[in-house]
Amino acid sequence: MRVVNAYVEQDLHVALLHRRDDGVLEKHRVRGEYSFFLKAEDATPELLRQLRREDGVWFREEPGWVRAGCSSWLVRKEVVRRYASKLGLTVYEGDVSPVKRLFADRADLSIQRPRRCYFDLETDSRVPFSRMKEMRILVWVVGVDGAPGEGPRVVDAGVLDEDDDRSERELLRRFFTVLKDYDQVVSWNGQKFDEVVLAARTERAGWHPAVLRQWLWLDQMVVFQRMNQHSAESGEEKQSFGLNAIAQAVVGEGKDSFNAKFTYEAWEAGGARLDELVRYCAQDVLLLPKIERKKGYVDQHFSVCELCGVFPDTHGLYPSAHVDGMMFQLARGTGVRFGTKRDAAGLGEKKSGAYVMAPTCRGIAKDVHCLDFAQMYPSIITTWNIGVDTKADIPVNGAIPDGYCRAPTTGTGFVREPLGMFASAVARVGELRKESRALSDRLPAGTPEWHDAYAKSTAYKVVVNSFPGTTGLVGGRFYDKAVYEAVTKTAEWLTRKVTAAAEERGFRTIYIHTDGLYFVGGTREQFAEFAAWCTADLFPRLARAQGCARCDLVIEYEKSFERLVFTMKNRYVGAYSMWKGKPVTGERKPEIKGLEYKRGDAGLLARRLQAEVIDLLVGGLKIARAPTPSERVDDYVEVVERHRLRVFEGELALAEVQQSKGLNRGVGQYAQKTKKDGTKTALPIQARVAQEMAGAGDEVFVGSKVAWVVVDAEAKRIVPASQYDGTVDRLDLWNKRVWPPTERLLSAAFPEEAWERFRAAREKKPRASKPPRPGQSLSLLPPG
DNA sequence: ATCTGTGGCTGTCTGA
DNA sequence: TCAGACAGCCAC
Repeated sequence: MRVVNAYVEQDLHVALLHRRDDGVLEKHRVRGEYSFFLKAEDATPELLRQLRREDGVWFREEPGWVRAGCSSWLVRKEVVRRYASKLGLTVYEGDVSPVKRLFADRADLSIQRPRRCYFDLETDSRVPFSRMKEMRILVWVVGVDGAPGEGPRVVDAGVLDEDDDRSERELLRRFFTVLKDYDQVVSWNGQKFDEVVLAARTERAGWHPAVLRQWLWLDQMVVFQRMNQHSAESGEEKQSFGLNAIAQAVVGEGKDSFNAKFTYEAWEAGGARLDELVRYCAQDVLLLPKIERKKGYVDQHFSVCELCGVFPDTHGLYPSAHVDGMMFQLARGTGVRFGTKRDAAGLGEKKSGAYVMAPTCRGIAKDVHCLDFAQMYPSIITTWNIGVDTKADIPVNGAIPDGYCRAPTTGTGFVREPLGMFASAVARVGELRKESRALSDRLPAGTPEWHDAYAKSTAYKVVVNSFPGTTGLVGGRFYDKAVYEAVTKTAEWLTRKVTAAAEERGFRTIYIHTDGLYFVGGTREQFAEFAAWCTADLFPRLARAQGCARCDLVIEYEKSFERLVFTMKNRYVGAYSMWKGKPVTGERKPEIKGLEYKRGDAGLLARRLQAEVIDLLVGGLKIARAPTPSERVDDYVEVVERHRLRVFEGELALAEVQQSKGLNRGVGQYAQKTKKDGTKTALPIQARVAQEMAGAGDEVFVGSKVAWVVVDAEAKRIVPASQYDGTVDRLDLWNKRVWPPTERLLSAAFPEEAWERFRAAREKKPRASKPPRPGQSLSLLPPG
């Protein structure tokens, strides 16, 4: 049966929802179980007697296992904890929900594509966000995407009749009636807001909170964050995940400004103002399918869920859910059981991760060739048959015993053959990915079939990359430090082997990060041959010597740089001469990694100055005034001096002077120590500013960006951005924010030049030509 | 249900 | 003046 959603009902039954082709929703009720497993060999007669005495616990014996069921989540939690800690038993799968249990046990259940709608709420603006559960809902709008030929449309909207509970209940009743035609309900930031308010109001209106379980709630913002994380171009683009900013960037369309502070007044006023509020809400709703049409992230998310056997709601976005889903599917019917997610074991253990080699080149490097391992961690897992289930206790040094392979460096042994459960899962998803990628290559781009194949191949890549990380998740089902490090350390070992072979051929390694190696000193033909040789000759030899039964390691040569400047680890800018295996002709956007240009917290002026210098260095941004690329230091000096003049003498708009950072926790959650004088240490700036804003009635909450202006650095005068009146500490702005990022970049590109001369000094006497404005702490141009 | 990982740099604050 | 803790954001 294809299941569109499932949830536990109060009487320990699982409701399986199926959407028929004619649109009717069927509900099938099946007995569910909060279960756990004990190994049959651990189940002594005494233990079975004890199990029999437990309240609310029943059990039956299965081949190799004792399968216990509990009457509730709480009973199981207590029993599992007691059996694990007091009796020292290993309890298996003692955290699995009845829904997941059912999907793990039954091969006939699969994930059905949900009918999707989008929604947004407008709530009472008089209630502060910190008390969002008390906000009355004023307006809801539900929308859907139309057929390909037509656009998204509003399905229905509701407006609160009177400001009382009876009216709100009626408003919600109509909302639920409209939702009945849909399975998946998508919002923007709903996880943190709309869904929270809705749940609270639903309960207050007298429904059981469980009524909401019949829908799959998906926060499109979280989907966007996950999927878009690695593709944002510049710092500007990732300033905010607000719907307005994303809509602007993705569909080139903003939303009308409606001051969210006045929703209640608009509702109360009625008439045209209320209409405006509803229109505003509807506009927000319709932006969501528009964004989805451009990006296809929600569809991609469904492909992942379909593969992993999890439902496409916000929880289905978690990598641990994907890995769990895949593993349970593979283990079905095999008699293999996995551990129970735990709380404390392994907490605080340090694990070695990726290897990063500091760049060894100075100045502007030319003709840099980049070799990348394809799916490095997954290919290591399948080659070495890595997994908790295949880990074997063998000698760390010396000869590798027959039937085993061994991870170099850590010396952790694994069963040589057959492929274990974990490695099988990785191999299987990897193969599916290859198939769908080959399919998308064959199909005409842009067709629905192509889109589907493309979404699948991207989705499978996401899933396959989730596996290695979950072995390092403390408390996770697959946590094992030795397993995790077998992967990361083997990766480092492999990069060293490649480096050594490269140097034998006269190439020079200038940078390594995890699975990417950067070389100079050879031709394209030489590197193409080298990469092919590594894959066909070197890697199989290395793997064989470690006892591996197979070798899935592949290194690809698809990128080269005409020019490349490293400032340090993780930070560089370059211009491609080859990309994805094809020569780059004409202008191409530069590759920029880690530099402030890409950072949302760097400040506009810092990004602008750096952008112009980047353009001079490698071209492609089309902003420099001199021809690019340029190696004339004078061209760079002109840019620096022009920007400096503007910082010190220009009219500076708020956007240019404000600094911003995310508030990643509540103000009270930040570490505060007691100083020697008995007072508390200072909070981070963003928390102090947030505090001040809250005091002024301007609410800031976890996850939002906080912006401020440094008015006087020496006197530590910092004000929220909204209080900017044109006064800013220009010396601090230049010396601390704007100049240093570019100084680092220029020092890397032109190490012989004395770039520090552009740091400004604080002078004592005021400038004669232009007296400082009152309150301004500096007005001075630096010498030179 | 609300839990992929470590490595790395920069800035602020603190106390030596 | 400088090192270490903390926090944020980014590379992979």
